[in-house]
Amino acid sequence: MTSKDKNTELKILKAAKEVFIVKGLEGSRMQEIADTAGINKSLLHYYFRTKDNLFDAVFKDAFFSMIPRIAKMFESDISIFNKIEIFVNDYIDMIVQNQYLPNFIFHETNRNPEKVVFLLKDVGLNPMLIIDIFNEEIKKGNIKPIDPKQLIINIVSMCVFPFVAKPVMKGLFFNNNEKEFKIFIEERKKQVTNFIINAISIK
Amino acid sequence: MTSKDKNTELKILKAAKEVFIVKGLEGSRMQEIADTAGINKSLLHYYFRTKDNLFDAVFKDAFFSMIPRIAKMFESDISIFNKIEIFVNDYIDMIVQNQYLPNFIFHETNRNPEKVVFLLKDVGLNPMLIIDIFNEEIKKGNIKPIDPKQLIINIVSMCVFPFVAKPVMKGLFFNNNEKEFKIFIEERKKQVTNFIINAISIK
DNA sequence: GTCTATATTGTGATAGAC
DNA sequence: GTCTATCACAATATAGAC
Repeated sequence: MTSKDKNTELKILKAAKEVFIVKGLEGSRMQEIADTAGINKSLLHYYFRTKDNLFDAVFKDAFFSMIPRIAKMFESDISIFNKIEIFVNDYIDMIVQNQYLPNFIFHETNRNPEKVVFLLKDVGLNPMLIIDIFNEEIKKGNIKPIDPKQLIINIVSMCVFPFVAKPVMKGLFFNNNEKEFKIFIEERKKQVTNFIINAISIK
Repeated sequence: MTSKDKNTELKILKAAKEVFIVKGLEGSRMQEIADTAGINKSLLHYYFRTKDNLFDAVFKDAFFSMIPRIAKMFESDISIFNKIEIFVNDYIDMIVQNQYLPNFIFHETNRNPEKVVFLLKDVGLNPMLIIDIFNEEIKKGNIKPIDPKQLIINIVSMCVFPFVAKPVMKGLFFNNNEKEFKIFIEERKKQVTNFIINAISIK
């Protein structure tokens, strides 16, 4: 029985992630992944048998690095406004480190929506927990009455969307200047936090 | 000199749009486009020579149906709050009619950012016009001081993002129920409008 | 476990008859 | 202008030597 080399497997996964995340499933070539990993093309098949298998491994990992994080960030014991501030800062920071992640996930989930259902069953992610947190705050009169789902989507939208629309935004607002875009994003953390707080706090 | 049949050309463009918009450039097959148009595969090449040409025609059309609309909607002569309300309603309605449009545009612009620069030069779209409108309102003291670019992104984010993230949202919040998602979006028009107004209006 | 060589299928594109 | 037949190559996948 031949056992697989964990080190090689990780090299492959790392390379596959690099390529898939930028070019997507159908835009990626096994050859390019092999080159990126510095190994032979047929080794990919030895370790993962098919392109789809390799892709699934990468996708699952990417999906879980982005989605459950939302829930985790609201689990601390500080005020709701602080929670929002920390979430906005951390989530934007995370995406800055993984610029292609949002587009990758959304493109692939749209191409293959069934996969999401399957993946979500795997992870112990219950959005009800966050929803309850917001409902509690509303009941206590700390924030305005609002559908928590709508509020959560608002928060996440404003953090993630600029990266999804980055090329269009850069062209429209920043003369395609990467540096200006970066400054905008850095400034955005404060702006979004304040925007949300203004929208939900009781005067 | 053989002249091309306008009717066939439109049939092809319509079919190409259907396929490309859902599957993207690299996920689409010329065969499927031909089948959808009810014609032969080689006719596609007769009319557009290459897949890339056909794609460019479709993409340009899609891009211009989504992006300049943002500017147009702020050109009326009503109050800024009414402008925002109308924009949110109309833009969400437009996307409901073209569910795959946002993902298509963002996926392809990320795959090929240079194309955006080129396209934006073609269209007489000056975001400065909208920015000035907001600056004017701030000066008049009608809304809180805020970077207009950040505000515009906030508004567009909240309208568009739910469709980009639709499969994930449906799985997380709505048990994959399409009807519940639709209700959520319908309700969202009011919610987003109010959210924005609360955030920027002066108390 | 890793490589070279090769099989196999898919897909964009062209030639040529009508 | 539209079709059938075919080319040429790209890309996934497998066989087999080491």
